[in-house]
Amino acid sequence: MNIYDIAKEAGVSPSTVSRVLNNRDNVKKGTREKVLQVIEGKAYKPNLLARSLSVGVSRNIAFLAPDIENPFFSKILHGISDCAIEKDYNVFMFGTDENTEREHKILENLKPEMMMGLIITPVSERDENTVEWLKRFEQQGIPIVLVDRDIRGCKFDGVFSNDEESACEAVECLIEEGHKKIGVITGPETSKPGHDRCAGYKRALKKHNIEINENYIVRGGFKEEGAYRAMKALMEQKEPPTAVFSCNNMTTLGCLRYMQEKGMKLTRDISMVCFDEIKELEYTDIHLTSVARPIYEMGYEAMHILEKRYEDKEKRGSDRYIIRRHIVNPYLVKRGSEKYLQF
Amino acid sequence: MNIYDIAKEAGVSPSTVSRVLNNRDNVKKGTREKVLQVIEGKAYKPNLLARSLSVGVSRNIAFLAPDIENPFFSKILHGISDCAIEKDYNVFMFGTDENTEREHKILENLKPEMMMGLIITPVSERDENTVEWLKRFEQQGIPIVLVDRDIRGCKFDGVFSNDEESACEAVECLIEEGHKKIGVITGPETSKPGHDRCAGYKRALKKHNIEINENYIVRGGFKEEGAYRAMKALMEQKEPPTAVFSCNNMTTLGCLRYMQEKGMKLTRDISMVCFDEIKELEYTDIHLTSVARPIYEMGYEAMHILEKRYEDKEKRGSDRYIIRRHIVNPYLVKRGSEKYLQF
DNA sequence: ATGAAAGCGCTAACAA
DNA sequence: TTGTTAGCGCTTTCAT
Repeated sequence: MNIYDIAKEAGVSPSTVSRVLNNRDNVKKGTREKVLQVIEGKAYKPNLLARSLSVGVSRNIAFLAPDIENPFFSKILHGISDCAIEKDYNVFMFGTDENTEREHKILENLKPEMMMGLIITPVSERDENTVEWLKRFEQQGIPIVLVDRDIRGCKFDGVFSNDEESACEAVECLIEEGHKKIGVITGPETSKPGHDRCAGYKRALKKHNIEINENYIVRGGFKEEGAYRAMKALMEQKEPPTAVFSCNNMTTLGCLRYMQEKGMKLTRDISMVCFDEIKELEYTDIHLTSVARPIYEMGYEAMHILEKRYEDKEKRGSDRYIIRRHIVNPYLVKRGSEKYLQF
Repeated sequence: MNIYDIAKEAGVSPSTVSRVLNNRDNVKKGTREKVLQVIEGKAYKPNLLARSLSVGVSRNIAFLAPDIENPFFSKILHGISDCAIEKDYNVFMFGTDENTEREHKILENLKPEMMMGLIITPVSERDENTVEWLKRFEQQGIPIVLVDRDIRGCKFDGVFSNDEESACEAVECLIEEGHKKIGVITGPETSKPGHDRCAGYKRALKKHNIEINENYIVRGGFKEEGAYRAMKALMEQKEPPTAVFSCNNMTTLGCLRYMQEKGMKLTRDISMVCFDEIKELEYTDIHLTSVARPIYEMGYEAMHILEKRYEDKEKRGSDRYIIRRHIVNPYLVKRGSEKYLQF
């Protein structure tokens, strides 16, 4: 069943049906009603594929995240999805596995005609290839919204958080407890949050005149396994740190694994603060002081920005537009893991 | 750039380009090579929208899950996504929030022309409306694959696990420790796993001649909040159970929350076994004996079945086909929470 | 082996 | 306000 069938049944032309379907105002009330009645009666649904082909734009968006299984991205996706449903968009989901190669491959295989927009947490803040692709999409009229990870030297729309600031605050919380030897398990140096959180760590030390010890800065790569090794490297030094700042939820798990293996207890053998919360720990003996963020809302907002960009295009001339970059402020939730009984 | 541009450039007709693009064998070798060369040179990509409209089938699939943030479904999605990428499909993600209304609304808004298949974990095992929709999709040539939750009285393809059996095993593990008063936090009675896991619980009791106490069976609804209330109801009885079987990862969290609030300790104040693991607890003091499943693989397999169904359609007559229902066997991972020090 | 032409279902510019 | 018509880019008979 198509627009012609409806037209015939309603005794009008296909274009009139199309007009009704698209809520154009140049349709006589009576005509519109009759058409709507026929549509109703036959439970007709317009073919989106045909519509998209005709107007050159679809109602799908894609979300590319580095780790499908990371609860952080599940929450982002949830936010995106909820907003998308309200606005009648469908969401494609892709996982890049923290791997630029894979990210490129996905970007390359993405069909522009199938997407009206792209929400992405890029693996790296400076991967040329990825930037190329994103720019190409934007030129083709497919807006980009970054989430969580910004890209160096670009002015894409996005939703980010004030990572350096809050990382600094988290580390200061350790310093206030008397810690001087503070280690950090960093994310990939190539990701903006990875970089910023480490910068926040350094800033906190500097601010309190604590010398920066390069041996206390170990790469965890936002992954559990990497963090486990990093933690090991950290703790097996001659003079191990008395406290650790873990840069995301995955690295935190790696730290905990190491601590469990070695029978280390929080506050007794080591102190810890983390970026991003791990909900499941709430009901255990592991009470981590963590930097919390409105994650779901960040996802929701990302989709919202996409929608706005789309509205822009319809209303004004397509050339001038506002760049929308939203920054949320994380907040520190203290739970005691910053304390150190040996002091 | 379209097929006509390529045709002109290569000095052939559009249909020939189409043939090359679709790997038809009735193209002379030289012609094919020339066309491919032009395609390469211009970095031409066929428009999937147009192709889908023309052949009447797309390369997108949709996954509908009850809870986007539940790690169980993130893993399923991961599996689906990985398999889909290999086969060059794109995956739409939808969350139904354990809510049949919302499930219907999503199903209703799904554009058949945009989907070549549907993978769904239905909210209920007997919601008429959902079944209607699924059957309608199937009739329209859009195959359905169920994941985790079967639907009563239907013969849809699917990937499930042997829940009753393994739930029984889990509860028996409690019985072997000497427990007689065993409570259960069930899922929604309307979901197959919810039902089966409870059935497994009952079977275990019967098998060991333990009388079933209806007061020990409380609805948790696969949700943390529900489970918290259920746990409360369970423990505030005159004669509370000495052990609890929690029916999924979310209900387990609810239980833990209650226990924490009341200062209850595993094995000291209560024993517990659970369905589905919670990875994050691994590094804490909460060592839960749990029913584990190859979750990622279940998702991967679901997508694989979809692909197979698609192959069926191409090869044989479209009328006869095999129903593919895969059942994985969960296994119990003992971690000590089944023990009870008061015995 | 190749090309011409119709069609997938919809939109939009133009005419009336 | 409404209808006619020509696409959107691809596939697919049907000829040749």
